Amino acid sequence: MLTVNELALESDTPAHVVRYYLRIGLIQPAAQQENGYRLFTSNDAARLRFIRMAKHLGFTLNEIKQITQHAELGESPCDDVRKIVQHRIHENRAKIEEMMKLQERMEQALEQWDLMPDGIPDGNSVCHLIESVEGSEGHCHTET
Amino acid sequence: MLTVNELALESDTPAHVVRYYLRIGLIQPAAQQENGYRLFTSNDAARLRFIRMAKHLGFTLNEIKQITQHAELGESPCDDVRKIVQHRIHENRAKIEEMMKLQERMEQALEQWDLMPDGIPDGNSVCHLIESVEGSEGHCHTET
DNA sequence: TACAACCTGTGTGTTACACACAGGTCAAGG
DNA sequence: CCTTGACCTGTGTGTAACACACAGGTTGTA
Repeated sequence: MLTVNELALESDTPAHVVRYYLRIGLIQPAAQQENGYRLFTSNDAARLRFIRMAKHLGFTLNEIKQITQHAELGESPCDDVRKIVQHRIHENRAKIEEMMKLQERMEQALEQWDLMPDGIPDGNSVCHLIESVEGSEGHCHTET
Repeated sequence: MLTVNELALESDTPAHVVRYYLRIGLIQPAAQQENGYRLFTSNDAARLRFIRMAKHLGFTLNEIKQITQHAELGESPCDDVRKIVQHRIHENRAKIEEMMKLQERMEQALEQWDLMPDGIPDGNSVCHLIESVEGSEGHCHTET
C-alpha cells in the first residue's frame, strides 16, 4: 500500500496534484489509515499514469473522468475518445490562430511605441500608448 | 447619467461584463440611485473603452487596474505598459509553441488510431488508443 | 524525550467571465 | 387604478486545473 507521496513518486505526478485529483474524485483511495491518511495500490499508480497520458493528449480532467467511468462499466470509451480529439484539434487550431493574432498586435504595438515618448496622463487619456494602437477605433465585428 | 445597460451599449461591452468589472472594482459608479441602481458618466464609457483596448492588447484585468490607478495618481504608466507587453510577447510565444506541439500530438494520434479498432476495457487497460500513443513510456524530462 | 524535517488533509485564492435567481422598473392595455 | 409582460437590477455561485498556506501528525536522529 502506498501513501499519497509514494503514489506521487510512483506515477511521476506532483503530490499536490494527486491530492487535487483525490479532491475532485478523479481517483479514489483504496483504503484509509486510522489517522485519515489515504492508501493506494499499484493499480492506482497505473490509473494515474493513464491520466497523465490523457492530459498530455489534451483531454480535460472531466473528460478523463468520463472515460474511466465508462471503462469501469465495461463500455468502450474509444468512440468518445476519437470524437473528443477531433473536436479538440479544431478548437486548438482556432485558439492558436487567435493567439497568433494577439502576438502580431503586441509586436506591432511595441514597434510603434519605440518612436513614442512616455506621456503623463490627463483627464482625457489614461495611457496614450495603448490608445494609439491601430484599430482602437472602429472595431470590425464582422464575425459571428 | 447612464445605467449599467446604457453604459454597456455606449462602450460596446456586454452588460454582464460591465457588472463583473464593477464587482472587482475595475470601474466605479459615479452615483447611485435610491433603489441601488448604479449610474455612470460618459467619462466612464471612455474608461471602459480603454479597458477593452487594453484587453485586446493582451493586458490582464489586474494589470489594467494597476495602470488606471497609476494614471489616477498622475504617474505615467507607460514604462510598465511597455514592460508588460514585452513580457507577454515572450509568454505568449511559449504558449503558442506548446499548443502547436499539442496539436501535432493530437493529429498524429488520430492518424495512428485510424488503423486501430475500438477495444473493450479490461483490468489492465482503460483505453488502448490513448495508451498506444508514442511517448507514453519514457517521458523525456530534459527541460527545467 | 526533544527536536527538526517532512508529510497529512483541507481551506482558500487564482482568471475572466457565464448563468441563475429573486426582485425592481417601465410601458401598454383594461 | 391595476395588472400583465418584458426587461433590467444586483448578487451568489460555478467554471478549469491547479498553487499556496496552514495547523497538526509522523518519522528519524540525537
